[in-house]
Amino acid sequence: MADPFYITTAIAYPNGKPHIGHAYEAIAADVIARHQRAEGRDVRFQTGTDEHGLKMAQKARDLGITPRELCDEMSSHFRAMCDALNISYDVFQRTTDEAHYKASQAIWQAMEANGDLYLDRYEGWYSVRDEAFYDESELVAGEGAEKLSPQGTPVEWTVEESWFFRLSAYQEPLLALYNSQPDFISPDSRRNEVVKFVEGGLRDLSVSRTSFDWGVPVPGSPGHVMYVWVDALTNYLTGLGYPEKTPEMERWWPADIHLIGKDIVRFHTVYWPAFLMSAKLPLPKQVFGHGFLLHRGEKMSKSLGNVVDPLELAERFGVDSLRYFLMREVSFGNDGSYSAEAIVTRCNAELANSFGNLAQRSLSMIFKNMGGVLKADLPLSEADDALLATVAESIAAMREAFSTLDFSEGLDAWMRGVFACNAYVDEQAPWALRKTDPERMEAVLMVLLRVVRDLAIALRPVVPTAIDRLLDQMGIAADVRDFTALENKGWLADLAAAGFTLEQPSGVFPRLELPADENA
RNA sequence: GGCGGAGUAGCUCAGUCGGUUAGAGCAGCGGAAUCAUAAUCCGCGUGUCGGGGGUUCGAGUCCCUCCUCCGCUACCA
Repeated sequence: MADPFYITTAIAYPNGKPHIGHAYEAIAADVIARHQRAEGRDVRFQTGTDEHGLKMAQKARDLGITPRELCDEMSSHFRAMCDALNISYDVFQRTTDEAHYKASQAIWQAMEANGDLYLDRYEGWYSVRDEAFYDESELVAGEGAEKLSPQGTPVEWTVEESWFFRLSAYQEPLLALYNSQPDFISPDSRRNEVVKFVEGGLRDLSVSRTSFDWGVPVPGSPGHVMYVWVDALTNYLTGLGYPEKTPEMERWWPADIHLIGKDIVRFHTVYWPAFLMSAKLPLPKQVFGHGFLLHRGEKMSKSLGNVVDPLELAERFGVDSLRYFLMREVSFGNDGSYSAEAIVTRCNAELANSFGNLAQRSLSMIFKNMGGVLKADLPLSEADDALLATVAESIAAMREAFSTLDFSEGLDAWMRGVFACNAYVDEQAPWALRKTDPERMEAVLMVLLRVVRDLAIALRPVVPTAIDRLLDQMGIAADVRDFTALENKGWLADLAAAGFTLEQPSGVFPRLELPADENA
């Protein structure tokens, strides 16, 4: 049976509609999932929403509806976004599901059984807005004598009974983990930050709240709900059926990768492994903190008015274009910048002009000059062998880069293959051979058919819809579009023998227009 | 304040253990071709490799220092 591969995104806090950052993470995770499937792995892909906490409860109260009603509505926007962006998730996990309460309470009890939870009092300046306590020294002065959090939100002195997690006991085990598993935190820049943070010493963590009740109840402790991160992180287990010993738990836990934003690296690389160690569960293999997307180099914010609805972008430029752009333009792990011009420029140059046009001109010539009939046994020249080798190398380099999450580099390698094909077309000039050496022309066109098919299969995890439309036209069956199909050199002979003929091709990567109103 | 990262062609960036004339894509200019989505192909870069100093036969690549930007973290009061 195929090797299992479990990937998760962070679960989104749905107190607003999805923005481009959510879309970016979902798309990146989806590309990883599709790539691993193409490589033959048995993939489990989970995403979802994190619906507890005071902010959701307050918002619901303001709207005069129940928290549950608000969550149902808001969560649905995130699911709709995933569906619209062609995100191939297997599980959409909500933290308000009953099964999630059971899982969270189970991990709580496991930590308690391990002696890592104790009841104490928490006193300090609490910001409702930030859902965080601050030290006196962190506060800043507001109007008059008012005290404000470092974020400028109001704080009040709060005394709360709280459960604590003995995080301080996990400093050494965590450092040992980072040391023995260097890839646990990626990229390296994030790893260094976390290592330094943990080396600086860890304080026990307050893991329950009594000031509100919209959360998972702490077992056996009326009035307490779990700190949102205990609850949220556990979602990765819930979707597998924890605490039951389900076949899914057996097969997919521990996760291969938690894909998250760089802002929540600490929760995933300090708290989460500590919770898991305490609960005697295996640790995920990797946490990857991706960067943020900037709009024209500026941070997205409501006050700047540059918050972009990802579905609007997808609608304007196409889902595949958006997916390609994000994976190609941004060096994965770093922050990236996007704009309408950048999307149009990149997609037109590479998808439409270079690859789309290569496919179109190749298929079109086969249709017009060979009646769409395929031939497998034509002799190959040195130039043909060289091209086939170059394309094979470019695809191998792409797969290698994708396996280490270097998507922009991988797509760069893929483009080198595409460039070589266009240069080959011009050198061979099949339109000239048509008059001088028709048989050689046919050989050239069949070489082109081969390389277009291989390049298409390689790109499929990134732009699945367009590639499938292309492969449909080429007669490539739906079940031979993964990377093992690249090893099958007999596919053209089989297809020709089956009597498949090409119809008049139609392009699958149209050129994009830059909208006149420029604010996207 | 501490730790870490970054500063390379107009733009976005590659540059492995220091080694021949510092690279790619995009944009720009010139040419070829006309199968194709006005797409393609070929040719064209005297860049203070942030500033300064140092080590070395030789530094974008190592060391020191300064400037700018960013991330994590701490703190004064």
